[in-house]
Amino acid sequence: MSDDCVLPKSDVQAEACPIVQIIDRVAGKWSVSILVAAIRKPVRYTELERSVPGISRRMLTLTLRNLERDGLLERTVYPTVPPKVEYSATPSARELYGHLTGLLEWAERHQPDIIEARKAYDEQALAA
Amino acid sequence: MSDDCVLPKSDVQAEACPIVQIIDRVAGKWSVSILVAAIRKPVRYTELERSVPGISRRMLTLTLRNLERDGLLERTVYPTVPPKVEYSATPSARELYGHLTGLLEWAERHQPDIIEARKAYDEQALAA
DNA sequence: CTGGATCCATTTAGATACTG
DNA sequence: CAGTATCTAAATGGATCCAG
Repeated sequence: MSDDCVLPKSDVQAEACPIVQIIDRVAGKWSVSILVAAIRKPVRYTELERSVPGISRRMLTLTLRNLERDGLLERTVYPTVPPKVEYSATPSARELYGHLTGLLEWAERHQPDIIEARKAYDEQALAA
Repeated sequence: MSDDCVLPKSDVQAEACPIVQIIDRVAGKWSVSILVAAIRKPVRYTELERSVPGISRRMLTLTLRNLERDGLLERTVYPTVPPKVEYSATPSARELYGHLTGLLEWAERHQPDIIEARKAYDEQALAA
């Protein structure tokens, strides 16, 4: 999605780009939900399908692969019949989650501001 | 992009959804760059076009409107000829930025892990 | 059970011409 | 200068079928 941070064309981008990369890593409809589920306890594929209602098989697999590729999830295959695969959160993912709850704290503190800002903005847009 | 957090269909989603909403607020290629620029000092429209190389007028305007709607940017119009419009970061945006740099700290600490994880993942995928 | 592969609808974003 | 409107290209996501 985002270009690499090499050869930033402005100092603003040089500062913003690494942040954008992290955001992108957990952006999208599904990543955080899967992360949350896997942090609670190791989860199986089908279990995730139920925990994250509305996700398609395709998106579940894609999201799992991306999270695994970034070292946020660990995939363990049990060579049984039928196959059993478990996804568990890595220590790295748990730390990241800590920062995300920090963001959540910000959101809760500013929720009134945001709601008011949106209301003001939408009303003013309506008037025009 | 994301549905509202009303009537979560699972407890995992109930926990994840508010986080997803915040992430989405600053996700995408451009939001963070614009935020960074506006935090340094109030910036004008054309100035942003230069500070954020590659952005189109359309995306610049759309992103500005979204950030303004969420109360992260304040838009000030000076009724001069030619017109002058300045965008400045709100206190709320500055606090949010603090949390984002927290994420950045995480990224820097785990960058080696991530690079290694990706390398391992890609090599193993290649072997298959 | 755990996916991979394919096809198609939807969404999103870039280019650019036009305006007060 | 600071946008808006329109058209088009590209990415994204869902549905479905197939396989170890």
